[in-house]
Amino acid sequence: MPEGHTLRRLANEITDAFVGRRVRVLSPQGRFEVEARQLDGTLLLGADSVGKHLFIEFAGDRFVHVHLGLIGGFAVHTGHAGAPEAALVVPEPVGQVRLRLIAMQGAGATAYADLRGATRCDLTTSAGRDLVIAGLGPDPLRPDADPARAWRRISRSPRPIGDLLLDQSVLAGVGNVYRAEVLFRHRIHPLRPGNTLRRGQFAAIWADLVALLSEGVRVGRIDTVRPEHTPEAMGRAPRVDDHGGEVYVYRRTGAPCLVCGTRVRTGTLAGRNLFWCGKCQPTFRSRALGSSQAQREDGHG
DNA sequence: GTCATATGTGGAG
DNA sequence: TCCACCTATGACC
Repeated sequence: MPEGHTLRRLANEITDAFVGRRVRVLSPQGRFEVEARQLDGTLLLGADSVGKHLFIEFAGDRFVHVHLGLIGGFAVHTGHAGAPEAALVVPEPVGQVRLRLIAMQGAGATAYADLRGATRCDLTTSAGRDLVIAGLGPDPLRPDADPARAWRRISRSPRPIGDLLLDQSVLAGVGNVYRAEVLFRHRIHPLRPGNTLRRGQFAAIWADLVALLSEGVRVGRIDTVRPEHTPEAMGRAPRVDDHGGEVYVYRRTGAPCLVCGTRVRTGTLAGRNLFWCGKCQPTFRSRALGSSQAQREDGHG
């Protein structure tokens, strides 16, 4: 689940359900127990995201810093519309719940949220939060983001653009799905060196990321296909898998490109899965890519 | 039951 | 460049 849109959505959900409430803070699993005890019963002041980092602010300059990593999830539950809010029943925790927040109203609960599998869940201060943010590049979801900062890095680097887009110190919030998809949409090969991109190409990529991530926040999944390539427009079956969004190349290895029909290719770049269309993104030959990709390409001729 | 996999990151070698 | 870590899930025996 976790690219920048997921964290922004979570920040919004937590803001709506918890801000201004006294909050019970628990660690059913135990790994956040000491910190949870310090926060239990205090006022939750805000929630915000920067890139893939989530910060939940409690009274007294205390922030819970969460990073979901690859497999983490933070499920926010609120009462049904129409039902009296304070009647929300908070169930026993299921699985490894590192952190549970319960929004209190009198003796009853109005919402609860369970954090599982996060790579990071720390108690810090505003100074600690600022330190994390200082290490991040501009986040396309933030109106105050300065894309010129990312362009400075990219335009001076010989590293592949596919690598730079995943580097959170260059640009914050893009993950493996948005990387693959935005490069496809702009017909740029992932191995193309950053310093060979033109300013206008980067400007278009940035604008597209702002739009794509914002749409991701709105709908809660990653949809990147243009109107003419939706299942309805093309008369094809919708995508069915665990992320559910309609995409051009991400995890579509061997399937026909939605634009040109060529088989989608896959490979590895800096240890991450990479997907692209060799015909629509033709800038570079694939021989510099990892062996796994070479094998799979051989298999598909 | 075991194993592989995943939208991520940081550390060791 | 590989590996460990965090957890749940689906494939396969």
